[in-house]
Amino acid sequence: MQSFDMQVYQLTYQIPPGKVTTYGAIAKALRMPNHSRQVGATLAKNPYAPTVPCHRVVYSDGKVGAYFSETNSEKKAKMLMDEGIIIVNDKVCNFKEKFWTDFFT
DNA sequence: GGAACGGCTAAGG
DNA sequence: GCCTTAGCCGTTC
Repeated sequence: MQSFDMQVYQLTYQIPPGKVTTYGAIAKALRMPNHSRQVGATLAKNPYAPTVPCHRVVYSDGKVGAYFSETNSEKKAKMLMDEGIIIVNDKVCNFKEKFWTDFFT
């Protein structure tokens, strides 16, 4: 199935450890830069939760998505750090360095 | 079938 | 640099 949500999960699943990307980047990868919000909404339903590293997807500014806003944001941020991603104040410091857009469909 | 929600983004103050 | 406002469109209820 090549539904919109499926594409999102597919691309997000491609994100390697120590790398992060943005919703806009995923939407753009799908040739739908205006669906930036849909990527987030779709990932929110993410039935592949443990399979799809939705936590590696952040805001365009490098700020961590609401994924961490739930609880223990600091703890989850540490999880990303374990992958080599520096998170400070719910934001990716070396975001630009970790920004990964090598998607493929 | 219709309304509400959502892990956003860009622009303005 | 941070907060607010407006606009997008698919998924879910």
